[in-house]
Amino acid sequence: MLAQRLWRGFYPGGCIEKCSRFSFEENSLKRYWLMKSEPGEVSIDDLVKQKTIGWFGVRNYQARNFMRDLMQVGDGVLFYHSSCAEPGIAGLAEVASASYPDPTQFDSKGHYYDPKATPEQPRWMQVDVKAIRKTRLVNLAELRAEPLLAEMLILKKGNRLSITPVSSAEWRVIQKMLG
DNA sequence: GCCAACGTTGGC
DNA sequence: GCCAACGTTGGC
Repeated sequence: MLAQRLWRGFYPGGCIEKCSRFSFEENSLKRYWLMKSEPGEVSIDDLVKQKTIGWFGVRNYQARNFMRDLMQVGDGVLFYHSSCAEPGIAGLAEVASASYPDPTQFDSKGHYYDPKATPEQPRWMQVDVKAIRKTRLVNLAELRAEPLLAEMLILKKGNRLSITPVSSAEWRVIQKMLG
């Protein structure tokens, strides 16, 4: 129920068909995600070097809820470079922990400080993300050119969500594109 | 830097 | 609960 509510909220006027991939029957299956990062802050090279990083800095409730409620250790992650010269999928990673409070919300000097958050009542959560490998860069033009990816949320007009679910079919298509 | 699209805030 | 104003995102 929770998963369906989240998913429906994601599509304005969304329908049950769009929800079905997150139905309870599939609750224990591996899921797939696209996670945006500005390479000026954390790039795929940084992730590969550090091996595992906490996905700090998410300040959007829907993206937080995906991490808090739906992500499971072992889920596949498309690491996406955003707000940069060459936006696109830059690597593969996987979810490596359950969610836990994002420490940057408590840092009053930091960019991600949230004065309304306390350690007793944290607002923002993160998961650990573990590098699998850097890939060639698959840019938006290439993604848009693939008809099988037409429904990808990252390609929808106006999409700004920094974490979006990826269907297993979309995941397979992209694996093939990556070679 | 532009600007469309979206999320959040806060007065009412 | 409405909705205008505002801030942010992110490709171009």
